[in-house]
Amino acid sequence: MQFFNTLTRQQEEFVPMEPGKVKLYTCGPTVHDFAHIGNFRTYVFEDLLRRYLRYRGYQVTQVMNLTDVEDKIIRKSIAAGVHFKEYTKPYIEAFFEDLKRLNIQPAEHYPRATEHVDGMVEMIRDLLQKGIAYRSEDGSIYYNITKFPSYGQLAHICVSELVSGARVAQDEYEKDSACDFALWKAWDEADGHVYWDQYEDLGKGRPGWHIECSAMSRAILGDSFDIHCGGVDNIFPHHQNEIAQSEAFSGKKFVNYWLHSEHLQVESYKMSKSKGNFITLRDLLDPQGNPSRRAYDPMVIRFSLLSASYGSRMNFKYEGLQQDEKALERIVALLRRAQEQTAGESVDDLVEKTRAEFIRHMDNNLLITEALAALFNFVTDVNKRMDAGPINGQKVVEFWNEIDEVLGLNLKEKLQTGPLDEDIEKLIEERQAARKAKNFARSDEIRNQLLAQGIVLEDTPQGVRWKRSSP
RNA sequence: GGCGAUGUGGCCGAGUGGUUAGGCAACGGUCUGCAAAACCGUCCACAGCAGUUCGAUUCUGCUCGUCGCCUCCA
Repeated sequence: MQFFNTLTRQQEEFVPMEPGKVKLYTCGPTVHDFAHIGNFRTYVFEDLLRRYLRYRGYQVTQVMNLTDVEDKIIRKSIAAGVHFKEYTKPYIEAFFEDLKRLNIQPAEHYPRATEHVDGMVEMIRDLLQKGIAYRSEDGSIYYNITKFPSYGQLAHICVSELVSGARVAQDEYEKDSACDFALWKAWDEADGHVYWDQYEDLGKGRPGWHIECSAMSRAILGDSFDIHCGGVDNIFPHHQNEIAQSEAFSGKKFVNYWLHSEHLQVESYKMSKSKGNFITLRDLLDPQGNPSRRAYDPMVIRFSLLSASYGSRMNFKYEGLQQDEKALERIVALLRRAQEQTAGESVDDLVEKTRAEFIRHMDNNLLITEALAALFNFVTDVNKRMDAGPINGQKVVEFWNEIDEVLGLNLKEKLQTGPLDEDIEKLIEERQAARKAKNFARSDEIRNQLLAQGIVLEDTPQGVRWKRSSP
């Protein structure tokens, strides 16, 4: 299995620190608002990674942090006149609801920044003691990046150039260098009720943003772990700062593989509130929430986010969502058809060939487009075989359930169409009778009537098949 | 403004100095009472402009678009 490692800018063979086990840290949300679909692109990518690692036999320990104290949260909670923990609560709940709707597997740990302040303080004290951190005039504590020789390596940034090119005036800061970053921010009036004052040596204040990930990953995964993920915007400075803090503290290599997902754009432009193209998952699930005025199946959204390779920018379009919906239906139609065939020609050869291709491509830095292509070729091949005669359809369903452990599209659920109302059953029977009597006017009338109720009828040589239409 | 990415047919994408990548969607055909599903077929791209070369999507230069980082951000 190979991954593209941001640290080396190369695709590398994945070797875990401990055979058969993977320690994975994924940067989670800052819970000041509803997460948008760009955020979920990253979380879906991380979920795919996690599921695929498990599929390949690894035992995965995943940590996803929740940033529940930072500048925006403080500002918004004070503006709303509520305690910041009260302010973040509904967004935390919404986040977990959204994860569930997208069928993202729960991580093993969801630490919150506010629960790990002790751990952050321990690291800050150590860095102060080593002379890597310093206290500024206003009482804040900063990390001196010149004490970390490889600073800038992750982003391939030359620090001296960066400082001179920065568009923020250096004299706005209390720190020695524009790139030094806060470990501990001294309290000021704008922080209102948000402060920690039990650490007398640090003074009344709150932790800087970057230190939380260093402290939380250390607390749960240890000083070193295998994979760290996040969006590309985190490469610099956030992840670079994590490396600087953690490695200066422990003296060990922090992370072996850095995997970053590229951003999602909406209709070719950056998503932003001012442009009015800012989309949350909730907007897509609610017909009134988006310009195409319809609700989308969350699994279609998942498939859409999943089907573009994580390393390139994704262009999100409503039209694409409709196309992906059709593509998914093609798979579901195959399964529905195969499910009806219990005995017949073997499909083992197709299953084995497809599985091998799926693994070969997913092993190649999660090359999902090729992996999906192999699966769609499987759909065609199985359909052809079914056209020729009965097959062992159970094997097809079993294989898709296996693959769905990785894709997480809940295809199994789509097959459980559920019992129909009695009067609908009667209408279907009546239609069958009408067709037999060649009363096609009545037959089409019934079909249209049911379609209006969301029931799609298909006449097949084996009899009538029905399914529910998409939302 | 500084630094850095990226641009392949409607969409996702592999890849190469010269031979149709592939998948999805769309459209057409077959089948069907009509549909649906399925199958078959069609769609010959490489941002633009120069240059190198017998030949460039692939190499070089310039231009344009989009994006990222430099301040919080998946």
